[in-house]
Amino acid sequence: MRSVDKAKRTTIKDVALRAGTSIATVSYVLNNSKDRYITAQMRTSVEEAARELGYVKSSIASGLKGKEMGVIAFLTPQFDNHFFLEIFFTIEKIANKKGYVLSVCNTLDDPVYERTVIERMNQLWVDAYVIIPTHRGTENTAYLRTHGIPVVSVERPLDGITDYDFISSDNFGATYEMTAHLVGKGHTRIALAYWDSPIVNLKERLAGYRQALEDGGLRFDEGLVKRTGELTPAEGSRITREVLSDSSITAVFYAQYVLAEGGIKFLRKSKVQIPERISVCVLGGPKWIEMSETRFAHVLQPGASIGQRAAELIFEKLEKKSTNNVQEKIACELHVGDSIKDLTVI
Amino acid sequence: MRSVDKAKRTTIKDVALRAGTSIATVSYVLNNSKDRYITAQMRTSVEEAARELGYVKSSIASGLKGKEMGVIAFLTPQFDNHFFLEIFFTIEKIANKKGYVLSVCNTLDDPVYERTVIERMNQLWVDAYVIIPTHRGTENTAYLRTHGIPVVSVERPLDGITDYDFISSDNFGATYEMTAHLVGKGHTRIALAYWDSPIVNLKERLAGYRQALEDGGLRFDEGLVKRTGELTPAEGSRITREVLSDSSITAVFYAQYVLAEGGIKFLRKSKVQIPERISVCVLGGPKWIEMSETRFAHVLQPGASIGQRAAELIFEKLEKKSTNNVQEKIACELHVGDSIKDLTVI
DNA sequence: TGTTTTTAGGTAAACGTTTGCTTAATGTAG
DNA sequence: CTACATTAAGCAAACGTTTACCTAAAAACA
Repeated sequence: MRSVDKAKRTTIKDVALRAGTSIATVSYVLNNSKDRYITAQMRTSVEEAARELGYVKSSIASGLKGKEMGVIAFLTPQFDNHFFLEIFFTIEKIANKKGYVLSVCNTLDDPVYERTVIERMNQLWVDAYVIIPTHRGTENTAYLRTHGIPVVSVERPLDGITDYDFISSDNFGATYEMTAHLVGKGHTRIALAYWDSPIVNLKERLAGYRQALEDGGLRFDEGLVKRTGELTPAEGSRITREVLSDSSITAVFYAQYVLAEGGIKFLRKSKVQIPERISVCVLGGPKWIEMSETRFAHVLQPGASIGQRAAELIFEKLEKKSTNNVQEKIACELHVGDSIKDLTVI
Repeated sequence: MRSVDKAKRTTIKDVALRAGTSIATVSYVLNNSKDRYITAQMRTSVEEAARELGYVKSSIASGLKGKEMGVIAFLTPQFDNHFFLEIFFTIEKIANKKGYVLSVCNTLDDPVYERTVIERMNQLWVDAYVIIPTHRGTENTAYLRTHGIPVVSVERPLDGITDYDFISSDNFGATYEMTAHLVGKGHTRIALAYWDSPIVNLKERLAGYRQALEDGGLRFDEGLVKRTGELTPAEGSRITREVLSDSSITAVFYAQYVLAEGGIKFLRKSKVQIPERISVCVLGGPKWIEMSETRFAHVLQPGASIGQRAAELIFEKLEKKSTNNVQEKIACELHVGDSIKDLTVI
């Protein structure tokens, strides 16, 4: 009932008063600056005063004076994407050691919302950005880049520009290797469940698939590319139904694990035998793949390595060690499993 | 090569200069304050100047003046916990509509780290906190609470105090109902895979299990409670091995889905038939449960409702509509599945 | 002893906002 | 024509830091 009125925060001024000195001295002590001679006595008396009063430094005041806020924004389009989460975990671990907090924000894969999130973070003078951008990432990060605020883009590039760091998995290699594996097992009619998104480097997944087919002496057939504009399990399910209706198709390769989610659920409900009736493989390795009875063939994306590299790049920029921009690719890992039928035996 | 020097941010002063007015006027215009008469002409000329210069208001400066930062911190001990994520999503959606960003931080379920995260967020003058605390949550949030900063604790209580809002799922009910269901199916020797954590309300899971047994006319047997201090799949696996070694046990109830993760993997590797050899059920409903071939019996936690309620409480406090504190529980949802053998037939 | 150097710490001006207090020009009523 | 609202905008003091610039002892040097 009793309305406790907001206890005022203790400031450097209060500390100075109690330690019987000036705010300048307090500031120097608390930052243990070496630009200033401080007697041991003064030092302890300030430190004591600060402790006794429960002093908490205001980052926003010191940020205003030009100091860093100690915050890195991590913008992800999908919060529950295990691959993106792994990237995040790795960066966070490194950032923490350096005394930064990571503030994670959801962009919902919506360019308009992404813009407002970036605007808000920018108003907060966040020190740096790690971003998995939408296809409008370039314009949405324009302010940041022209103002020299470090931006590292992971897994998805910023279209048409180069004044930023980019570090991603090898999307081409991922589909190439899995497709080549399928071809090696004698599959000739391989469907690709494909998110037809405006994100440029995702098109490399299609290219990898195509190249592997052609290198394997097969003709690329557009009819086998099952496109969807929406990255949802429901679409994965729809595509799978379509694939099953063509009995010449012996394998389906889900180029997004979210599509596989719906697809595999559909296969189970329809009591379709994997891999007897159809072989299945997936790009990505969410928990359910690892938990599944069927050991699904899949391509693991190098989340930890990407995170590691992204963190390095961010801190190079923050610590002004380098001003060069890099664009790097890291290979994926093929896991064969037992969801692919070997059509070459007998 | 050319080192672009950090473009200075445009300030209200620059805008004032260009619009040929004072900073006060600019501030009033940009906040479209009603405490001030502004000619339409002045208004448009200020707005134009701001647009042309690409002005971005500094939240940290206005925060310093006592305005809100527009940021709510969401502290979670486990980033990849789908239940916590669902709570987060719901709160975020509501917060966004009100113009707040949610800044998510990982506490890693480590009280020491939790403390530093809270300290850092506090330095940033974040407006409010939604927290899934560690068992040291009470002391770690002490500063926030004594300073009247809104704190809503979700799913786990702050021990020993009441000056905060608490909203959680019904842990007692969750285990009670599932256990009662097992008892109803004729199971008498039911193992409980149990995270023996210092978090007080998790003990209600044990209590619910016990009560259901006793209400079903069974004796509670401490030997059937398989405790672990670590919440890891590996421990779930170990427990499961132990459970299998006692052939009198007909069912295992994983009171944490993380334990089930290891346990079910172990059962699969050991080719144990579910539910023929052993019945299995789980508290929680991660994606892999929904993706599984076996339709596991599980108890769904009401993430969306909890998030909804938590958001309401936070905004009540932020908008100073209420100063009362509440502690509420929301029921879970039983899903029966087909992983429990009916021992009552024949 | 007088001069320079070192040591110690205070003053005050920023940083970019918000807002109370002014002033000054109109408009309006008596 | 005076008096008083009303309308319109500028001035300057905060908010809590950081830091350049002082001042004044004490120590070192000549």
